[in-house]
Amino acid sequence: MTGTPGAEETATEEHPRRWLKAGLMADRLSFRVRSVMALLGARVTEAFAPYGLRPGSFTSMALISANPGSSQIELARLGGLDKSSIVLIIDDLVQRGYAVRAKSTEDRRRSSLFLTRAGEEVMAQMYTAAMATETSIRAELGPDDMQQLFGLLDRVYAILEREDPPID
Amino acid sequence: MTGTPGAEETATEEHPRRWLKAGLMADRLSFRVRSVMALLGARVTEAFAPYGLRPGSFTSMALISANPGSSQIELARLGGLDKSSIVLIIDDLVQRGYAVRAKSTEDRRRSSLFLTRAGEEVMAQMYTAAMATETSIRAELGPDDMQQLFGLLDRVYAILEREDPPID
DNA sequence: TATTGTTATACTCTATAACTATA
DNA sequence: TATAGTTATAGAGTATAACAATA
Repeated sequence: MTGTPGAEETATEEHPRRWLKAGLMADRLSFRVRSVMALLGARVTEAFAPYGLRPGSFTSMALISANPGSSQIELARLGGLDKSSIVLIIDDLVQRGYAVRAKSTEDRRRSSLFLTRAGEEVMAQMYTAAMATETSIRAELGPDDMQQLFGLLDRVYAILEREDPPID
Repeated sequence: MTGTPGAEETATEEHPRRWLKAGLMADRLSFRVRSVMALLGARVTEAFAPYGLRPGSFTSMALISANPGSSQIELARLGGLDKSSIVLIIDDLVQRGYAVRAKSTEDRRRSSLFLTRAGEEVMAQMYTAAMATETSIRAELGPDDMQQLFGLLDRVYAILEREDPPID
């Protein structure tokens, strides 16, 4: 008995229909992705709670760390967010002392973003916490199937991105 | 040059860093799932706009259609939503004439939910529209890889659900 | 006492539009 | 004219808490 999106069991006496059939939804990729994201997202949010930061803030920190000096609009594009949404996230990170905005010397419209030492440290801790939420999945799928899943998701992402490029 | 989550290219002269490196994020399942969901969700929302309904409403309709007579709390559990959130969705569907609440005769606390004929028709049309947003993905991945992807996502979902069962 | 459904309320996330400053 | 960033505002989506009816 499971609520796995694709499952199509029938309710029984001892297990009164706790789980519904997914019906047509079972054929849709987006239903599965959404279902997984809902549970996974809840875990991540919970894991981040002690740090007072939300998943979106962590994503920004990790991207800045991997791309020091990047601009807010670059962050917005990769995250699929509007540039105005990034402003609030960076505002918060700056206020906490985790990031700094340095005016670019080449193009004075741009902010070059960097993490502070404190920001790098918190980011690393949050990364560990985030990875821990996926430990059991890695263990049960094993490295091969995990790689397979990553590869398939990357292909899907590449198709979507090619067909729906960022507008800005 | 691509923004695929796992990609780790370097900016070049002719392609000034439009895409950032994903850095640590590339190792996380939730980052990939979130990235795919962001693009896929935007497509679905757009496809549903002509019907005046949001993805959550369509999900409820499809689940009611597959499980006639189900209760609001059952819908909430499968969708990972709070029961109070479902109320608003069903209110809207009822107001549009797409669903009806019938008081259960066995347990008069429960509402037995059904789609109206109009609701079934709109749901079928929206299903077609939703599937169309995934056409190119199916075409490029092919049936085997698509099945592989579905199977892997189902396994992930089953693990998450087993470890984080619904509270209510 | 526990469960289903409801209401009121508030919060998070994100987008839109209008703006400043730079290019 | 176009782009990077900012601000103010509004909307969607969801949760929490308190409650009524029923089990």
